[in-house]
Formats: sequence, C-alpha cells, structure tokens
Amino acid sequence: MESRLSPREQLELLKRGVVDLVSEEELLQKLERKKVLRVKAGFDPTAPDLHLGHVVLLRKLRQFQDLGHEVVVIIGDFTATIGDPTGRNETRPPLSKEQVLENAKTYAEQAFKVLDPERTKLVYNSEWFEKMGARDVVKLASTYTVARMLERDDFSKRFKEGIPIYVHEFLYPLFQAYDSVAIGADVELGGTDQLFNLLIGRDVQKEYGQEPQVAMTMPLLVGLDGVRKMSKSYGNYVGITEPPETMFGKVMSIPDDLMWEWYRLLTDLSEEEIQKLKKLHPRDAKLNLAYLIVKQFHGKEAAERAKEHFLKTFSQREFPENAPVFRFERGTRLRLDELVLRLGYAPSKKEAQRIIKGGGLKIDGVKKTNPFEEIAVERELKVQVGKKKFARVLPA
RNA sequence: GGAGGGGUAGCCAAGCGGCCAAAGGCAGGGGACUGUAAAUCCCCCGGGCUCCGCCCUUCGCAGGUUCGAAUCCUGCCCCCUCCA
Repeated sequence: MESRLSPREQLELLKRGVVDLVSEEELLQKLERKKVLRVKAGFDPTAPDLHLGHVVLLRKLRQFQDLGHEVVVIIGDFTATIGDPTGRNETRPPLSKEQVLENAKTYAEQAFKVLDPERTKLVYNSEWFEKMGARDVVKLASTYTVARMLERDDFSKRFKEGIPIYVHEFLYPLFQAYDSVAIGADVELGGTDQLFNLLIGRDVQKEYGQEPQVAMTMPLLVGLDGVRKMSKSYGNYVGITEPPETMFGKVMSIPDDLMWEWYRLLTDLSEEEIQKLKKLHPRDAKLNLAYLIVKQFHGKEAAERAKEHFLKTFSQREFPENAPVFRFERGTRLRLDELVLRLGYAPSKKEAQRIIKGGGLKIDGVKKTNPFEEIAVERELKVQVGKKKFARVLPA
C-alpha cells in the first residue's frame, strides 16, 4: 500500500489505537506539506530483547512506513554509556561501546520482524552528544525550567514523597528532546509513559528554531498477569524471538478480558471483526488471537503447528513430542528431586522436593510423590513437571 | 551544620532477649476445578542432609554484652523528616 492515500485518509489510519496526539491539526498539516515524514522512535540499548509491548509501537511505525514515511530509530548509546541510576537498581553499570553496538544489532534484527528495513534508519546519539561541550549542555538545560520538569508525574510524585531525584535525571528528557532537534523529527512515537518527554521535544525544537514535532503515544500493553504493563522485569512478557509453541501458550494464558485489547493492539483486525469474535467461546477467540500473533513472527505454518501442539498437549493432555530432550549416561541412577533440578525445572533441590511432594511430577504419566525415590535412565522417560514443563530423558 | 525517624526474606510489613528460618499481606510455585482464563478451595514458599529429625546461612555492615540477640551496647554505612 504505497502512499496513494490523501493526507486526510492517512490521518484517519494513523490515529487508530493512538492515546495522545499533539496535535492532530499539526499532523494533518505536515502530511499535506511533506511527502515523507521523519518519524522518530527511541530505543534503550540496555535491554535489546523485544517483546509484544514493543511491538505495539513498532506496528504503528510500520504503518507510517507503509504510507511512505521514514522511520529513524535513535540508539541511545550516549545516555546508556553514562548509566542511569533512575531506578533502584544500583548495579547497572554503564554499557561499553561494544555492548551497545551488540545490543543495537540484536534490536535491529528483532525490530525488522515488524519494520521495513528499506525505510528505517538507525542513528546513534553519541554522534552529536560526544561533540557537545559544557556550554552546549548549559544552553540545552536553559531551555527548560525546574517547575516545568516537575510537571512530570513521576517527578512530582517523587518530589512530594521525598524520594530523591538526581539533577542529571532532569537532563535525560532534555537529551532525548535534543535527539529530535538533531535529526529534525516530524513525529515522535512512544508509549503513553513517554508523553511528557515527547512534549519536551516539541518545546526544545522550538527553542532551536525548528518546527515542533508531533507527539504520538501508544497504549502500554498489559502483560500476561493482566495487571501490570508488559515488561521483562515483571516476567509477564512474550518475547518476539520465543519459539512458536511458547508464544502460543503464553498468549493463551492471558485473562479473557485482556484479549480484546490485545486484538486491537497486536492484530490488523478491525473493530467490527473484533466484535464478531466476541460471540465465540472465549477459548476459541483466544486460540485465534494466539494464532494471529504467532503467525506474525513465525509464519503461517509455525502458527498452525503451535496451535495443534497446544490443543494436543493441553486439551487432550498428550505428551508433546517436541519436548526438550535431556540425555544422561545409560544406567545413571538419580533421585527424583535431583532429576527435576538437573532438568532446570526447579531452582533448588528443596524446591524440587516441594513440587514433587505437592504432586507436580509425572513420569510416563504416573504421578510420583516421593522425592527420594531413585530412577535409572535405561530407556526414554517422559517427564512432566507441573502443568507446562515437559522433558524427554534419554540414555546417552 | 542541628534535632528526630528508619534500614527484616522477591516486595510491603510485624517482631524489640529464648517458643524466630522469623506473624500477616502481595507476588511466586504445586494440587483440585477448568478453557494452561477468571473466581474459589487446599498445600508450599532460605539452603543442604534419605528428611517425621538434623545441620548451615539469613533480619544494613563490623565488633561487643549474654548460657542465648533480628531484638541490648559500640562504631560505621545508607535512607527519610523537620530546622539552618
């Protein structure tokens, strides 16, 4: 779909799913004036693993690309090498240059599962920040007031509650804003939590004599727990490089209520189509969702296989043939708690024992509840730990 | 710089000489139910030992007083509040 659409039609499309748009009129004007807009998105090079939460954003970027626009991904290598003690994580050592490059590479590989490489530019912000002197930093800092900085939710809250705010933390939004100046961004895209930063970008661009960018934010995807935003540190995420079966299973485990939002943010289905799906049995609607998502990252065939696998394993309770294989020397005698530990399905022997005593271990379909029982590896053992973890144990 | 409050397991939060591996809640794990959803119920939740018992390591850090300390004393580090 090349950019045959009128500016107004483009606008309508681009507005879909967006939370904040500052402002709609400006975006329309830009679309009318320019054929190719520069759409900016930042990337944090400390965490290169992308999950579905990022995909929400990437999909919107892709939409811009499909309309003929250009995406500029800013790799925040400069800021990353300084280190950011914002969170409570003290041990967050500044990344080395190599590390950043490495992460950027992984990031790009993953991002191009959604983005069009032809219309994507990767830019490192060290390119301009390394050249900046103290004078330039002061100039940048003087474009904003402390009072305005404190407008940010996060800052004002911390300020009121007496949680420390470091001076350099005020600098980060400004640096991000300056990225927009450096590349002359027309639009910047981010999660809703980024709105404040995106708006600062507008102000700073004006200070530097540029036309302000349009700020556009996308909803934060709620994670598997159905409560918090999807994030690696909450462990409620679906990584886009995860195997089809895992992905499928994870999607199936989301709360029912959440699935419609996922449909909106992660599939191309229209609102009408989604409404129709609501008439299905929730399980079937969710199977369809999982299928559509897996398909995007692994293709149709893999999606079908994953679905089949899911149905067999969980609906018909069959042992999955593609379960991970573990080999032990023939004749090895192991205690059951040891076995579970060695398979990596328990963090300690104690925990393995608890699982077993609680009835969470099955070997060849038979429940084993004595963790001290020994078993010899003479032939294939079909091991199941809990509901979702399987292993085929073979003699080597 | 001054005065006060506080640092307890993944998080929140009790405990303030022994009955404390440390209440309670959340998160998490296992089981039942089921649609690997939600809700509900039961069990577990520092580590090790063939383990109905024993041992080791934990209550900011380092020492000390005690038969015995998360609990008392000393020093140090960190955080917060009010004042300057």
